[in-house]
Amino acid sequence: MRTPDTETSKRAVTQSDVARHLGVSRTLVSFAMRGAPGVSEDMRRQILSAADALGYRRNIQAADLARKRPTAVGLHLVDLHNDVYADIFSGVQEVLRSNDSRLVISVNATPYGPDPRALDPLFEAQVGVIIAATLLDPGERVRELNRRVPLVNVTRSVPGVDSIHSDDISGGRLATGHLLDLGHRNIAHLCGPAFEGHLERRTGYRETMLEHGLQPLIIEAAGFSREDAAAVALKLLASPPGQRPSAIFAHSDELALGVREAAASLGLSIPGDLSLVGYDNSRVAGLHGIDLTTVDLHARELGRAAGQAAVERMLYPASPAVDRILAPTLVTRASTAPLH
Amino acid sequence: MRTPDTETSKRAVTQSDVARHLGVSRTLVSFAMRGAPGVSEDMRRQILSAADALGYRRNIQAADLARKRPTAVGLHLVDLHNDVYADIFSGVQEVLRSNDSRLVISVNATPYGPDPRALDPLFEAQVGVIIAATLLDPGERVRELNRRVPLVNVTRSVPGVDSIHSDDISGGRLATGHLLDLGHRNIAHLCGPAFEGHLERRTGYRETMLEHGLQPLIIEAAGFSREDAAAVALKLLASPPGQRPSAIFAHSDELALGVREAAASLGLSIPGDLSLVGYDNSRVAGLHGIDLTTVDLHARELGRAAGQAAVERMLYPASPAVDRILAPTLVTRASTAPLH
DNA sequence: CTGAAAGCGCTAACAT
DNA sequence: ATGTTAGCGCTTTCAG
Repeated sequence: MRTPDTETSKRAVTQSDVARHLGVSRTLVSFAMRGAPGVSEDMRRQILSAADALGYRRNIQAADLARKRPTAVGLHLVDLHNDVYADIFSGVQEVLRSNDSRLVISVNATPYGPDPRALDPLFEAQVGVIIAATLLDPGERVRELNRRVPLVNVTRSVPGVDSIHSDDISGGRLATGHLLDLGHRNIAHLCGPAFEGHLERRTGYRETMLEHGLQPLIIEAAGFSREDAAAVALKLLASPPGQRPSAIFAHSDELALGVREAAASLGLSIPGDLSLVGYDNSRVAGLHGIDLTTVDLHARELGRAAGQAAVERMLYPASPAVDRILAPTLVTRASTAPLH
Repeated sequence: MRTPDTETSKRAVTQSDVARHLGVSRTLVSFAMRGAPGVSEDMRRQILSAADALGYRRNIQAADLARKRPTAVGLHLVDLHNDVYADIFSGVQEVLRSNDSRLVISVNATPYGPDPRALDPLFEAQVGVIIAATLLDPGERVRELNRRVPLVNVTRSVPGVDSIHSDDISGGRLATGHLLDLGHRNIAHLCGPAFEGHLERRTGYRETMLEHGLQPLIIEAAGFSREDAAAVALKLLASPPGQRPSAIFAHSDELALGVREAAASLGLSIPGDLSLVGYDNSRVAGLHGIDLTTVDLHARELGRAAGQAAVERMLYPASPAVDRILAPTLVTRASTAPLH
């Protein structure tokens, strides 16, 4: 009896076990496992089936270590509860699967603040590139991180760093223009706290308002949650009809949802008393009963482009940073209506 | 000049680099890095700050390999677009962070079908335990997987395997009972395809109906998506008032949302023409304009319990499988109303 | 408190 | 086509 039964043992089956079982060298097994040339077809088949029979699982930790160069792609997500990020994830996964790269995921513990340790798990996992959606840190800090491990910034543009994002200025213009077209003049923009590199939507809004000789009104919520938005919207909408805005453009669908709740609790109807535009085109926006007019930033496509950029960055570490901009689209639904 | 500038070099800074820089042994650095006893406070401080200055990052792949026993926890999620899973994730992360275990995440490529390779990335990452939410495979297959790496099943009970789940039978009873209390008699249950271990909700429904001398009507959609539900609901609701159900209990909020869309496109109002109960208490259910009566399975708490169970399983591999059941709660909202 | 030495499972030259 | 050998970065006895 040459090979003791390892089935019940706690130790994992290794390539050596497979090699010993077949009476060949470890190397040969290693070559066979990853389809490298230099193994006869016959041998490869034997090895593969023996490995399977023994319950062998490749230890990628060891493989990566031995390979000496990083091979995995890191993905950082700020928040799993927002399906924009789920869409980005899907896009990334789609691309990486066809490139069979390994994906290591890290999610912010406390969403929506710049978390200095957010990328640490990814650094420790020795990823070769990090797709970040979204970093709220200042650009200088992002460039510093990028020096450690190349970054692909999603949803944001940072000069000198690969960036995949939607044209938020034009998105802001789209939303504001739509409300202007409907006859609204008293239009407010509700957004979250200001972070460098995340101000384009309000810029698009402000510019469009000024071009029409109108006074922009920008309201910042304390955070990016529905509740944060509801809190400030409640104050904003408490004024009598003539004084309060007849339309609000919110920085995200999530914030728009908060505005909806506030409006409802004040007895204001949408779009009767208030027209509302969101941003993201998340799934909930399209729901009957919600019907939120919004700007689609094509999150899944963003994810695909990011995956692509990550793969290319791994291949050509020294190539110049790309800045890919996708055009957003206005999705008109029932939350906006002509004034009066 | 003893230490060449490694800042610009591509190679990562290792413990040896730190040791050499300080003129101490690698071992000492290793001890200091993970706060092991046997290093003077002074030395530790020196080492830590030197490491920081050099830009040292611990390589967990190497650490895990050397440690010889698995240390990471794997988390498998079927779908990121359903915030029940986002909640489960949050709960798991919360517990594991305070245990500072590493979390490796894997998400199904094609949600909502038993994917035979779904856990492979986790196996390859050499995790010590896998939290699975949710596996649709037959129980026998789950037990087989459990033999490789201990599993913690979330949202489902598999005898012989750690299981953390909601009491779905009582959840089904809660939902059905609520509709009966409102005077409904013609109540249908709309669910997804039948998978072993995922039939409790319909069981609760069926039993309750039979106990009241009523005929259960179970409708299976082709999948678990909103669209799948809408398709079958459209047929179900096309009949004239007397013939069609006056209430539907859906297997999930996602499916309930599909029913809503179908009802809307048929011009039926909820709850005027149809009372609707979902399951999950996802965030969207509570939205003004949706107001879906639903059964809360306390997903985040499920996640916490799963994280806890995972930690314990790592510590005591041989302890008997736990089966933890959480009691679901009915959340009454505006999608259900008395008959007539 | 510190250091030397062995080895985790795998890859990748470099033989043969 | 197959085998030999030397590490990858880290942890962990075991001696000083």
